Amino acid sequence: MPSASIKPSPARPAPRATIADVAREAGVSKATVSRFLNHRETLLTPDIASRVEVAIAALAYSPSPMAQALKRGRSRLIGLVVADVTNPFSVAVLRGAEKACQQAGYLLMLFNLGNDSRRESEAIQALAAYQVEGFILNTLGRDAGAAADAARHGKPVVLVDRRHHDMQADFVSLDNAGAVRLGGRHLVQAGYLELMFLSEPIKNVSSRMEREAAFRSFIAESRDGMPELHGSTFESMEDNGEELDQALRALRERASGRLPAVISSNAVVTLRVVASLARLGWRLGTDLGLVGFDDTEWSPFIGPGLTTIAQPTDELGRLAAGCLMERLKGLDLPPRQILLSGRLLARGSTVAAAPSMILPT
Amino acid sequence: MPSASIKPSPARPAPRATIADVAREAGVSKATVSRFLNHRETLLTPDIASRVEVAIAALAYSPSPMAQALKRGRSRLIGLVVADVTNPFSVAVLRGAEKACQQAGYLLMLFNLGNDSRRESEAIQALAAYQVEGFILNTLGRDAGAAADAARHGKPVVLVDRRHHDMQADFVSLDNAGAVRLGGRHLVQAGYLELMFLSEPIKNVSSRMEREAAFRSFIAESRDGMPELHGSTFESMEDNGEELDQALRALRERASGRLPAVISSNAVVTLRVVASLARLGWRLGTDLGLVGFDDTEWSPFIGPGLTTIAQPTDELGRLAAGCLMERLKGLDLPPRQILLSGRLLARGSTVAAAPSMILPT
DNA sequence: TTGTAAGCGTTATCAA
DNA sequence: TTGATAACGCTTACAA
Repeated sequence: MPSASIKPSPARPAPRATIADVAREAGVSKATVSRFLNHRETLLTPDIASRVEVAIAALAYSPSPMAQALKRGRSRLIGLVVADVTNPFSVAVLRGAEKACQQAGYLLMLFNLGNDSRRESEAIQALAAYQVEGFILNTLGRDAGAAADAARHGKPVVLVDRRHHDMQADFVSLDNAGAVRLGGRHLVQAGYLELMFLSEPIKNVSSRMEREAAFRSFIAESRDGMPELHGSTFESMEDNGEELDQALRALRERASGRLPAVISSNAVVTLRVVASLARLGWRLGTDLGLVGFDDTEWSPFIGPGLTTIAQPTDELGRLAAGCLMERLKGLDLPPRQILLSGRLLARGSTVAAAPSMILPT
Repeated sequence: MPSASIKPSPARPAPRATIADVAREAGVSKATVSRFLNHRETLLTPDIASRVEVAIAALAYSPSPMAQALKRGRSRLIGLVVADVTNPFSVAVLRGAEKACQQAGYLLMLFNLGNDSRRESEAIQALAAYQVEGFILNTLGRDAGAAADAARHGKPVVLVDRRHHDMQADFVSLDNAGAVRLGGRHLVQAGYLELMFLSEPIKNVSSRMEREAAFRSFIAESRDGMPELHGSTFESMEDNGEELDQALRALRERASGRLPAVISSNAVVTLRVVASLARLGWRLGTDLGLVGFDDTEWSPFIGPGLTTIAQPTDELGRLAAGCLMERLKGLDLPPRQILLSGRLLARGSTVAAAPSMILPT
């Protein structure tokens, strides 16, 4: 029996069909195929057009974005740099941006800094090398040059949540001042008068600075009609629960009778506060009020439920991508700022008295 | 005064330097520059070499990955398709994979399906078009053809967490059977004897099937020496809390005196159980034991703390990327399976009696 | 309306 | 050892 007569198809990785293959199959030139694809306005003879169409279908041809990028300098790629994919906020924004990009026929290239801001330049370099057409940056911008670099290459940049100080670019973010006021007013109305704003180390991160400043203003303004209101701030480091415990104890002492509460600047910090309360044996709401930035799917289930300030993350992502698309279409305006409002979700962590303690009318 | 004599540098987006620029600058040919870059083994005259080196530095030249991809068909890109970026498990795996890829000089292109499994083909197509060299897939694989497609193009594929039924590819995952046993034994030891396995709709998703099957086996085996042990399973849909409430009530009735507990198949389901308990007014641990797959940063703070089975997510991602790299280097072995063990983190949700109820010795 | 040919930035194959 | 030169797959003047 002749052993090698019929070789079972050796699973040769059939290479992708090229435009030349299509041209040959349809009996036309490459240019014609290209025109069929890119310049539908050019009238092609119906006969030719249909031959090309058939050939394309037959070979399951789709143009190579790489070759296209090389030729026309446009890659249909958007670079997204995120300080930390672990942050639910970033992921949510990513989702929004991704949707918008895909709808516009762009693909996202993700670069995660893993909270190592020194790698920002590297990320932008790498992405730029792949000819991404624009950047969405949710990073510290510590390395001032990095993003500016991108802009210098003539690529549009949109900043999300975090402003880069010396950078002229579109900026999409939560209305931090408004959001802080939302939280502050809610606490005051709920009867908390000894307030503390708790943030990760400010370190020039714009959103942290804005929130802290807004908190100070809120206190200053509110004290006019309410002198018993008092505010303080604290920067919480990772790995230092004791310091936080201490700060909370001090807060409660300062309160001396009045109700103490904390506004935490993001979900990570919120969790630290919760951990601290567990150590201290305090009850949420009763012993300490808490409203935290960023609503998460677990917020309702911590203790009596965490009161949060939800950010319109999906919308932020969409808008960031939208801005970029507009710039790519040539929009030439000075940098814009788009600020979206937060939404307060009131839950048990800002209810000072247990329901049973409220007197019936 | 001559107005236009000195035009302030018009911020012309200086185009990236090309290999031709470098060649000209160094007074050599493009080929020489290319060799300098790619074939360090070829001896170049020290003089030439240094001239090239200087020119490269002067122009801040770096090769265009696009052009390289076009020429050599390799893009230094890995395609990562995720069923749902919102899932913390997926993100954690992503991080691990990303690290490994970057170390190996690859960049990740992320495609998120947003839980729409019909888009899997689309994703793989798009990524393949960008000449990604391999795929890491954490998807349903419902669309059987999709991944197979990729393989047919000759690109290596690694599956994470979810097997695609008719797909021959490397597979990296938690040791589901072992993990279920871990959880089951823990519950039994803690005194829970009426067990229920709670999963999202199984729908042929391999990890769900495996975990459920493992649960059944565990019960079957354990009943030999412990006939009072009892097990059941339930598939929980989104948006149907009532059904879940009902199932839990039924579970507790069945228990009739023995302690009831639930093993939930992932963090989402765990949260549903927690929500249900809140509605029912039950206490975690005491009224219902709970151990959930996937440890999260919030797990310790739900009620008395959630007992969880932690997956080595980072390691999973790293290994997936590692497998891919090996395949890219030409490793030609039959598909491998890599199973990693889970770790049980015991917390309050599997402590049946409140500490105060434990009698002093 | 269609085809020819040049070129995008690389790498690889030849000669020199 | 180095330098022309021809691809890679595509788009786009320009010519027919």
